Amino acid sequence: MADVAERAGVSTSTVSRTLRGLSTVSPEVRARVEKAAREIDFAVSRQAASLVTGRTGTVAVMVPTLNSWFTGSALSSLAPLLRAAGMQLNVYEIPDLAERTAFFEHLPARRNADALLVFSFDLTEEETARLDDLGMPVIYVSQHVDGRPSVYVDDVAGALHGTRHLLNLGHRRIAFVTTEGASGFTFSSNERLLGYQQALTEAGVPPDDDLVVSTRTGSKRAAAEALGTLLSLREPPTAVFAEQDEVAVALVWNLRRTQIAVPERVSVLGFDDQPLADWFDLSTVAQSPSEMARLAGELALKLIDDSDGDHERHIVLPTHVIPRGSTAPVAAGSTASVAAGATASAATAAAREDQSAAGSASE
Amino acid sequence: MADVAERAGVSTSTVSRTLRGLSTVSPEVRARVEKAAREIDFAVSRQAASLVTGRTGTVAVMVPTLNSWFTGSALSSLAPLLRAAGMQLNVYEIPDLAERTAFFEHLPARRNADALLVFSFDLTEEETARLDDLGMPVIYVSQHVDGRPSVYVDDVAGALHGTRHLLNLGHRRIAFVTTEGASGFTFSSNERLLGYQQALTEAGVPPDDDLVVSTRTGSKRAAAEALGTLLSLREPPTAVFAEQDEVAVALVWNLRRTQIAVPERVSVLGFDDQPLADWFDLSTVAQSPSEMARLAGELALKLIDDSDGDHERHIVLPTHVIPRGSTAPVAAGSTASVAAGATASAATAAAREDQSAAGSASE
DNA sequence: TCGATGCATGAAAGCGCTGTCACAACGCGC
DNA sequence: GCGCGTTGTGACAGCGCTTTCATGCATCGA
Repeated sequence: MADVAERAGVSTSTVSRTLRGLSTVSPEVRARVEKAAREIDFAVSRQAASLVTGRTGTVAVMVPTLNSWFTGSALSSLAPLLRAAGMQLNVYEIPDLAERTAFFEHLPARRNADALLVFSFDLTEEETARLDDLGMPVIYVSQHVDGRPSVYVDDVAGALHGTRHLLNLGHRRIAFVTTEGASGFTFSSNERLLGYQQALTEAGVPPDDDLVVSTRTGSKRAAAEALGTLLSLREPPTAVFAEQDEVAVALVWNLRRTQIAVPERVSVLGFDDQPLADWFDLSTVAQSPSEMARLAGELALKLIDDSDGDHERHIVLPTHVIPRGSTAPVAAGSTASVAAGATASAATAAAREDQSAAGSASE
Repeated sequence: MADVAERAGVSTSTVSRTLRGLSTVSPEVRARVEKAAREIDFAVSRQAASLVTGRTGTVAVMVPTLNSWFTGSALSSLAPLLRAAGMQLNVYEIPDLAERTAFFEHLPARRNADALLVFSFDLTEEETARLDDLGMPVIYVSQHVDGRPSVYVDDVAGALHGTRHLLNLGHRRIAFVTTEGASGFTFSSNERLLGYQQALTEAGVPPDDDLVVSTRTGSKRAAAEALGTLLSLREPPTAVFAEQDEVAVALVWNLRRTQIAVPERVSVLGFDDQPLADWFDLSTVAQSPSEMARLAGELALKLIDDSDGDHERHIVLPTHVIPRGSTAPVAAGSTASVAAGATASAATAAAREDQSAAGSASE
């Protein structure tokens, strides 16, 4: 910087002022400084600047994995936002418990970022408390944390509407497939199950624990097992609602393989609306990680500028039922009970209505 | 840090030495300092440290998009590596030309990272030259840049082996579908086309420009158009080799929809081996972005420590043909020419051989 | 017993900026 | 013509560390 100052025949103070765009620099001096800076290809060191300003010009994000549709589209919408604000993006991938412990042990983000976005982890009270002491705004994304800024999707409502859609199609035996071991998504998982149960309750369909099964994500085999459990029930389901698209697609894949027609014999509904859903013509409940990340990013920028300001700190996003080809009215002669079959034709009309209303199916 | 020093009754020098793990600190003092640091939850500021050491403890990566299978799995393997080395990961997403111009204009990575990994861009000479002046190691990933450290896959060989596999199955009319507009992948694209042509040449199959068509990625519609072009040729292909899995899957999707049996009537081969390929039972030429990123990351760490050292600066990774259900021996009565049909049965045996050899099909 | 040696520690300079304060120059009103 | 506010600029302290150099002390061989 001293070099630039010398070249331009001014002090380093003036160089600093010029390069930060402060208005108290006369046009001619500004021009001279900018020219000098360009000539020697000078760029201010963020490190040095942040040492005195206390601001790092960096936003840190903590994600369970970088290799997922969810994280990918979230970061992809966050990045341009931060770039436009002149902020860097620092990524901490915390795939497992060991890494997480290490992270909270060392809190590497401390003093190295101006804000932290925490993506879908199920943090303990203690961990959340540690983050509170970090001395920077912490925004929780895709999860609701009491009293802290969070941006998340209304999972309960999503599952509620999804299940309603199936009910409106005449289904009464509706299974729900949860996913275990997907680190960092337990929160959504519980909420979605809740929504499913609520919908059944409001429709007067008695809950049946046998219809709620669990599987692992990313495994066709595990999906086959879950499916096997359901198909060997005394009264097998006519519809299956999977907590995640990936599982739903695995179910469709296994069903097709077994010649069990989807949706004629079994309807399958997913949750997420990731690209795979479109490829498999899967009906699903859509959420938008990119929208979520955008809002979280904007909130972060606001809180950095003015952390006590009057900002909306709880942003709840809607979900949308997207009917595609994997859900259909329950078949008359299906494995569903006679009573359910009787309501099926009536439900078909309702189903049509449900579909057109689906676009606004959210809170 | 002064607080820690006071608490431990030592100087800041000693605190610094202790916290950096230097050996010249007596065990008892070390214990005292560590205790004090823990008590007040102290962590050194990278900013301040880097100001004097000149090292930022950060590796920057420049990616065309964060929302892709390729980048996701690459970063996902890079992250733990850097974490283990105590390095931060800084991401610059440069989705379009405007951002790229801005990036090279300001070179924000300058002085803010110890190394830069450039993922699959097609940089101009001028841009590469600017990166040379960055004052840090720059590693090119998934692309070959003369004279600079690069880690990439042998695209020519990959496409060569892929095409050979189809030839060995008896196919003679083999189409090649390129992808346009996929910013940052032109390099691979050209190489793959080259491998395809080489295989045809070595097999004595005359090249036919009509068999090379172009499409956009991520669009079923665009794939349908490309397919339409091929299917309305005088002599339509019996096999289609797509430069990317995503396009290959779109082709399979459209073919199935039109009741054209895959692989009975048309074989389809992809390139990448992304998860989608498995879902669609797509035969493909596999590459491993995670392996590539791992090696690039290791190289980066080496070059940071010792940039003049004797390191292998050009790492070429092999590809592997993965035969799945979308490729099969050419059918006797297929639309292929009679001559091709005659060689088909003989080729079937060769095909089997080809498949078992596929695992090592690489340079 | 004494100087030489090695080791643990402290004092202090300085990394590259920003921000405060002081100051000079200038215009303006009375 | 003088004081006053305004505007543009420079000097300098200091952000939180690392690192060099100096120092004190214990150890050791002669």
